[in-house]
Amino acid sequence: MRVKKQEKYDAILEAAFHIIEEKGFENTSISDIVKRANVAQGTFYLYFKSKNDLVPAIAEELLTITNDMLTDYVRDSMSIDEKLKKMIDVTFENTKKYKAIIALCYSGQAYGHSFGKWEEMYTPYYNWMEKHLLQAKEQNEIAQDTKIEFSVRIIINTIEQTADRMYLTNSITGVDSHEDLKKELFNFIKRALV
Amino acid sequence: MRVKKQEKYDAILEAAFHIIEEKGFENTSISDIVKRANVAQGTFYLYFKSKNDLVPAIAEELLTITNDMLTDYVRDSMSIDEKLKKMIDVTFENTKKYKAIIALCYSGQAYGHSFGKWEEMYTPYYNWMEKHLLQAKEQNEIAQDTKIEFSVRIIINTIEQTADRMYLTNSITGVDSHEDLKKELFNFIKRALV
Amino acid sequence: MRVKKQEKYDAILEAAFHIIEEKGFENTSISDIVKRANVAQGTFYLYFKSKNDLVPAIAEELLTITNDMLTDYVRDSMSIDEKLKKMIDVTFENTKKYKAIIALCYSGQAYGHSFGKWEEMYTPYYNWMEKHLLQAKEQNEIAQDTKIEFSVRIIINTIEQTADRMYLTNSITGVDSHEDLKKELFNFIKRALV
Amino acid sequence: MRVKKQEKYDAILEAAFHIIEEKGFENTSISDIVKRANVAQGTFYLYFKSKNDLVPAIAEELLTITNDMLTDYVRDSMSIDEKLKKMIDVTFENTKKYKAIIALCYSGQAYGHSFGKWEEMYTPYYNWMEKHLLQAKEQNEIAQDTKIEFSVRIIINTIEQTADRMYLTNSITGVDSHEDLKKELFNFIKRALV
DNA sequence: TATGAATGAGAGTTCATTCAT
DNA sequence: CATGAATGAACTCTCATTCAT
Repeated sequence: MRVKKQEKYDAILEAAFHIIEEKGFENTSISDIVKRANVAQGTFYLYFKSKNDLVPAIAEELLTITNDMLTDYVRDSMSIDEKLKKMIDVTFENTKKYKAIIALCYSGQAYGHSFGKWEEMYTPYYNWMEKHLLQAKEQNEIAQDTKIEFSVRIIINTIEQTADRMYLTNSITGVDSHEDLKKELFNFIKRALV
Repeated sequence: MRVKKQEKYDAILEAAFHIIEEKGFENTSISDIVKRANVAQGTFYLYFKSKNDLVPAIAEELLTITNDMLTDYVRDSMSIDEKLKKMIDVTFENTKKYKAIIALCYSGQAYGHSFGKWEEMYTPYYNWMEKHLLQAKEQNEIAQDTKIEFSVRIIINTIEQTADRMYLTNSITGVDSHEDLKKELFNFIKRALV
Repeated sequence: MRVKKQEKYDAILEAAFHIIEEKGFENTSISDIVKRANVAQGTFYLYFKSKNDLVPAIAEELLTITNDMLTDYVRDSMSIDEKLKKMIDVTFENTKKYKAIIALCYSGQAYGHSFGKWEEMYTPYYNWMEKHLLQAKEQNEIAQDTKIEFSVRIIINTIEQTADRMYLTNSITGVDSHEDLKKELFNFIKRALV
Repeated sequence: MRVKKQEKYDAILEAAFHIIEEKGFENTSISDIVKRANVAQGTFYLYFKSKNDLVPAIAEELLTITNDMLTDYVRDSMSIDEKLKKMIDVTFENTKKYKAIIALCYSGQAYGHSFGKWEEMYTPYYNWMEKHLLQAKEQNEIAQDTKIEFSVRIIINTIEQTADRMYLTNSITGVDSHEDLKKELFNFIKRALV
């Protein structure tokens, strides 16, 4: 029984996630979602209070995916340089894949206007990176006066935004390839840290 | 006759800009817009092919506003530090004021999926900043190996994204005030440049 | 232009009136109404803010019909007895014909909970009868201590309710026919007045 | 087992009665009812064939309440005047309390279109009053030519309708208070009887 | 007997777009 | 050029009812 219940919820969330990714939130109808999830129209409302109620669940899903990937890619034993590069890789990869979802999460629709939730959701990500920056500081890989708590946020923002803009504009003039852009982004951040 | 045409066009664009800013794109109806613009429902379609056709025009409007402000705030005679600080001020101010418009511009609705337009629109902004970075390089205010063309983009992205996130999350934990955050952002960018 | 506008409004109101009469308010859909009125779904909302917005218009329609009939049936030159009998006839006839409409008007849906409107709507009816009762008083047809303003309301209520109940229950046991019931009702009221 | 069955039935009926009283029949969902009755959704359909099947049961409940109150208030030893006044009191009190239920009972939804049931349900009420009117006739409190069977119906109707209209319109112009209206109503009926 | 998750038809309403004037 | 009444498809959401357990 418990399993079946989760099944429907998961099916709906999965369907919503992918259709929204394809068509954007506003252009996705509940009808689209339930068709893909193979459940009845009304079933949607057993699991979500409204269409908007999807957004937090989807945002959480995206962060889970990101965290899983970071855990997979980044090892404690790596140097801070390697770690930063992996972070950039993961962020670019996900931004490319989930452009529309990210737009939705940032649209404000996510949590009405109580954005505490947003900060809360990002907390594990911030903590994860804080840990690695602290480790880098101890090992003298970065400047001792680096304000960790703050840098964490700026760095994550910078990477996300650069990736965002890149996939939005498709190409940034004068930069030959995505790989070059990622390299330059790494240098930029690195310089700000040492 | 030419003037009258422009009048209606301007009225519609102005109305659209402000209502979308207030209510978001999807929650703004043509009916809302024409009411504010004091024109008939059908008149809208004399100037715009469709509702989506508004988006590029609105995006351009936003950039015009931004450019005007930068021109007002930033003087050639300033140091690069002062210039960066002014840029941060203007970006933060506009991001706060035009949150919804910015969200719309980044939503991908802007140009279907031909984002060349986006890059084109940003060009004057990029050029404007490129000029000032070059000047700073000549005067040895920043590192001689700075890749100007590229830095321009990263810096603009970083400022915009930080502002965006700040107004989205309302407060970034551990940072006392907006002014502190702006100072730290400045330091971050500065370190990456010298 | 003016005429056409009225045409659609009238068509919708007429359709609503008759379908609601047949099926009741809650079982009548906007779709039913516009189909009968031969207009598009959206056209309904050009003339009525919502489904509930129909109710006052329909209530007014019913009173107009009633007033027209009373004016047709009742002459000033008649005796109060004849007038009362005609009133009973008209009320019974309309109650039979417009059962569901009457139920709707009394349901409270009519004006949310500001029933001032209801009293206001009945005013012409009350006034009409007041005139005739006053005339009857002057001509000594009814008791001189009759409290006109109040009697008007009780009499109208009593007639309406008796008609209502009769058509609701279809037959009142022990009374042979509608005509007998109407005669008895007349006697009851007459006795209360003289 | 029998008891348990009754328990659930009673719980559902009680819940339905009170929620319908609060929100009206159409705005009351089975889901609302079962939640208040603390039974499962499906259980409702073990005791009632459909939502409409509730109506006769609820109507009966209302009459039971009314009869109980009349039995409580009215003593055989009272004069017909006192009895009438008590009847008016009880009717006004219940009409105020159970406005929505009464509206439902009169809506025709009660028994589709076989209203025999309605007459049947009122029978005990009619009988109860008949008994008292007969007693009054014997004691020469009212006119000897009063047609009891018929008067019973008109009187009950008149009281109910006046109460109904009063609570619907909230105030009847020119009548200072509910107590005054009740007094006038009593006089009206009394005059028709003697 | 009792459950409650699942159903799906259908409700009211909105709105981008058209077109006769 | 300008109008605005008219359109009708599409939307989100509700809810009486069913049925496997």
